Order: sequence, then structure tokens, then C-alpha cells
Amino acid sequence: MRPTTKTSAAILVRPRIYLGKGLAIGPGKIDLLRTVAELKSIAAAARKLSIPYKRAWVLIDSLNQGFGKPVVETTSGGKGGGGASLTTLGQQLVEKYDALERRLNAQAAEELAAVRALTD
Amino acid sequence: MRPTTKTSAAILVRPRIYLGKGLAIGPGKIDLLRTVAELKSIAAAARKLSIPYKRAWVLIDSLNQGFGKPVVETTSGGKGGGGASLTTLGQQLVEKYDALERRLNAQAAEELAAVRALTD
DNA sequence: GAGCGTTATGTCTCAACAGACCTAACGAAA
DNA sequence: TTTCGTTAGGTCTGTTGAGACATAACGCTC
Repeated sequence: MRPTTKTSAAILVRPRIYLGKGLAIGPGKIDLLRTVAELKSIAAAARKLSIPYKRAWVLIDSLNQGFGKPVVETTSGGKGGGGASLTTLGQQLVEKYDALERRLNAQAAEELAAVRALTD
Repeated sequence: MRPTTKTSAAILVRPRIYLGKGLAIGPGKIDLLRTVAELKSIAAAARKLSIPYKRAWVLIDSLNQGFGKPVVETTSGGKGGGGASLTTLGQQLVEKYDALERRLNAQAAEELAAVRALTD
């Protein structure tokens, strides 16, 4: 229709992947994991994302429980009060999800544009 | 937590597409539209999907409002009490969404498997 | 040992949402 | 004119979830 403008930033696919029963992973948890990895602290990540610590902890706990193996390792007490970091499983999870999300948006750009065209 | 079987089809991508603010479309609404098209009645579709008529109507109304143009056309009174059917916009919406969903699951199979492998 | 910041929970409240129930309007058919 | 099944809502309630708050445990540092 309009070949000139290609700035379609208002549309995007946010994949939520369902693994097994009750366990799901979406953009929210991935962002949280990424921030925890960056700041090495659940509390700091929660502050940065403007969510209550409790919620951040619940989300991470649900991942740890759901995967059977921990996605985030924590230590309490000690220098700075403690901290948190991603396990290799957690790192892989973020990496794989990013790859999936990137591919989804790239490969499906055509169909996305088709849906978007309907909103005009 | 048992591994169950190896051939677990329990993983899939359910895309929810965000168009503009407040307007989103996901598998639920698409299924509803499909059923309305099939049965030519909102009430009948709601019964088949085991959801209250009110909810079905609210979902459809949100689509009609969100798109600015109606996605479902209705008539009240008359033979059989009335009925409903998809507009061409509604039909296109279902078609485009189906194409997107199919492509997503096909093209991203590799990355999906990678994520799934982490759950073992 | 006291202080500190973090992890780890429990509990309470409030808003949002889903579902249930109810009523009105409509128009063809009987 | 009455009946009937549908569309089109309004309203109430139970449930769920998020957020706010409180508290304990932990282990370095001072």
C-alpha cells in the first residue's frame, strides 16, 4: 500500500512458550533473568524493572521449580548482603529464547505486515 | 516431575499480536471468530466453546471497537432469532492469523527444539 | 556482638476479571 | 398478537493476581 514508510514499530510478536504443565516462559521472565544476570542481585533487578521484590522472587522460584534444576543461584548474607547469578541453564535459556524471538520476528515479518495492514 | 514420553507435543508457540494500544489478538479470539463463522451465531459459538455468551460478546465487541470497523456482523430478531457472520475483514483476520501461526511454528521448529531440550 | 543489605517467606488488601443471572429489543413465524 | 431464539447489554459476586507490608535468616564488615 504505502511502500515509503517501513517504520512499523507498533506491532510485535511476544512469544510465550508452554513447556510441560504449569511451566511457561515469556518476555517478562526473560527480561528478569537478563537483569538479574546484569546486576547480580534479585532485589536490584526488581528495583530496575519497577516490580516488587516478592514478585521477582516468585517468578524466579517458579522457574527453578518448573525446570527441576535451578535457573538462578543465590547466596544470602556476606558482603553486600548476598547476591544472585544465572546458572548455565539460566544463561542457555536466555540465549535460546533470544534466538527464537529474533527468528520469529524476522521470518514472520511478511505475515506480520499482512495482519498489520488490516488495522488501517 | 516425571519425564513422561519423549515425543512430547506439549510445546507450542501461541502468538499474541499487539496492535495499537489496548488492542490485541490471540488464539482465544481467533478460535471464537472461527466458530462464529462456522455456526453463524454468537450464542451457538459460545455454547460450543463452553464460555458465557456475555464473554463471547465482549470479546467480539472489543475487536469491533478496536479495529474501528466491524469484524462480526449481526442481525437480531427474525428467523431463528437472529444470527452473526464474519465481515470480510473478520475473514481476512482469521486467514492472516492462521498463516502467521503456521509459519511461526514451522520456521521456528529448530529454536523451539533447542528450548525444549533445556527442560530435560 | 551490632549493623547492614540481601535472600526468603507469610499475610493482608485491593483491583481486575470471569462467570452467573437478569432484562430489553428485535423481527419472523405461528 | 403471542411465541421464540437471538443479539445487546446491565449488574452482582467469587476468584485470582499483584502490590504493600512485615519479618526472619544469613554472613560479612566494623
